[in-house]
Amino acid sequence: MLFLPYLLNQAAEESSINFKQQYKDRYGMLRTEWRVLFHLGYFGDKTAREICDMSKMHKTKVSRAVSALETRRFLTRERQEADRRSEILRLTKSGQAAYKDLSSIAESYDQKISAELTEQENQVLREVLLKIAKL
Amino acid sequence: MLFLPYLLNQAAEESSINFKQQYKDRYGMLRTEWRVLFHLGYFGDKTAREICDMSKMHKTKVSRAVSALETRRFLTRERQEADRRSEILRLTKSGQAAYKDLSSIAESYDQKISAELTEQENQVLREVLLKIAKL
DNA sequence: GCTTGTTAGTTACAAAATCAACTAATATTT
DNA sequence: AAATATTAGTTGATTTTGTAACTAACAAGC
Repeated sequence: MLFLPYLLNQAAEESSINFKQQYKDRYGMLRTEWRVLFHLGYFGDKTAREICDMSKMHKTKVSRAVSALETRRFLTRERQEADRRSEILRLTKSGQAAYKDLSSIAESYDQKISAELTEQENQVLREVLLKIAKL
Repeated sequence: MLFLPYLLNQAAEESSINFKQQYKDRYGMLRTEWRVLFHLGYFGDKTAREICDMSKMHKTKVSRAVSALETRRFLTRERQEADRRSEILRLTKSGQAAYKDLSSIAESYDQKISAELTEQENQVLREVLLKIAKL
């Protein structure tokens, strides 16, 4: 009996290990920082809270990643007048450039994996992972 | 475009978050320790090196997890005469008991996830994850 | 309006992971 | 067989994460 969380974890690790080197070497980013950058690049402007909810990352991780990205001028914060506790996070030009650069690399890794699977396997896999992630 | 490593990671995180509480509360174990215990329980006696290769964990993580498990008398080490650098790790009775206890809990979590998927989805998912993990 | 409670986000401190340097045993080269 | 390289595993220093306590803004109850 090989448990699903075990298999998921092994597959997740294996599939991301090479990519890690990319954001680390090219931009000196941590995984948390790449994930925040990705969320903003992919889903558009968001508050830290929203990123927490979507990514399931802890708020302290997000807070630190946001600070790091801000320091490197990859994003800006804009206090909301409606609720002055939260701030909208927005990628700068260079943040967007980094996102595009990295996501195109990610995509090619992704395609390398997808190429090993059948059409049906690809489709089922993505559906099921989404389902599990939302459980 | 939602990348596979991203989806895998979200699903892995979501599926293991509840179980973490179990090995932590019941045995005061870390994730690394549970993983080593699991490997020995499931695959039988192994050296630290073999566990590193199979689990893709870093050797310092494994080394420290093994020490912790040894201290708690969950495993013993046996120097190999053939190659006196490495030692075979073997679960003790209480190590085996902990493995059985935890893996039965893991199994029930697992079944809860599986119940949300169709027969076909379950089968494809496991096959594909194995394929990706070994790529 | 003033407690009381909740939420967004940060910070300090403790726990754990990573990295580099190390020992000891074995393998390889010359 | 002596010198060099490699491998298994450990240890210490640094970095990153997790936990808990905090500030500041808002919301609800009274």
